[in-house]
Amino acid sequence: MFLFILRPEYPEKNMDNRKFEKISRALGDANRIAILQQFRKKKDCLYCAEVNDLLDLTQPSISHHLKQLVDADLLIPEKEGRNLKYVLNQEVLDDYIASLTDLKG
Amino acid sequence: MFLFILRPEYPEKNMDNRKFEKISRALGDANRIAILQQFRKKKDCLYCAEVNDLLDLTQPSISHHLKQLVDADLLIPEKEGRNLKYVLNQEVLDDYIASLTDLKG
DNA sequence: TTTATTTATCGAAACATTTAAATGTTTGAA
DNA sequence: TTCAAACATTTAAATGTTTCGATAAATAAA
Repeated sequence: MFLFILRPEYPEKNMDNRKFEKISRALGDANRIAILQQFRKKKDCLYCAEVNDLLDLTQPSISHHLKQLVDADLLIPEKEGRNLKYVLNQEVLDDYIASLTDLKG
Repeated sequence: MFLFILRPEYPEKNMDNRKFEKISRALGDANRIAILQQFRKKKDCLYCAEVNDLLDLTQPSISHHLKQLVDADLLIPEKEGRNLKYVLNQEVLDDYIASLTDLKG
């Protein structure tokens, strides 16, 4: 009468290997790690200009790193007029953590 | 009278950025992800020869990938005579997950 | 000891990533 | 409309990674 589903989609949702790889690559760079860590200080969102202050890189390089993080869905970009702000994607981080937990067996 | 420690060292232990980067890079490759996923099937340990069967790569390439995983401390190598077996390092995975959780804020 | 097996290392080719200079695009302000 | 600011894209150089063939090292077996 009742059906028990052992590994529900919710709350952990497993991503495919291609996405897992992409996120791992995005996380595999010191500058990008520094960007992500800024979210602990600047709680909710981070402005592109702030990243420019944070890293000793030219603007195109920073643009490149932010693109990597956005392409991996770790950051969600939001336009605010001429500026651009980023929000940390908690869900994708959770999914990535779930995949790692799954890997543990 | 009582002292509350907000972020105890135990059970989560935070690694430095260099190590986090190294692990991320090790995880950022399809072949190495496939190797790690084999541990779900072959529960406790994995033999080098088994990895050879798993991946369509030459022996030196597989040796290279296993080295990356060992250098990142994700795999612990154990010699067994002429053979080599690997054990998944649960602790490092836990530390990595803890760092990611920390990143979430 | 000699031979075969297993894994590691070296060297080079192919490919990917990082970085910055130059330039382009978008948007707000004058 | 014109100018300036914020961010993206293109291009090229430097560097790093992946891969394989050849070869070396370690160990087990004959």
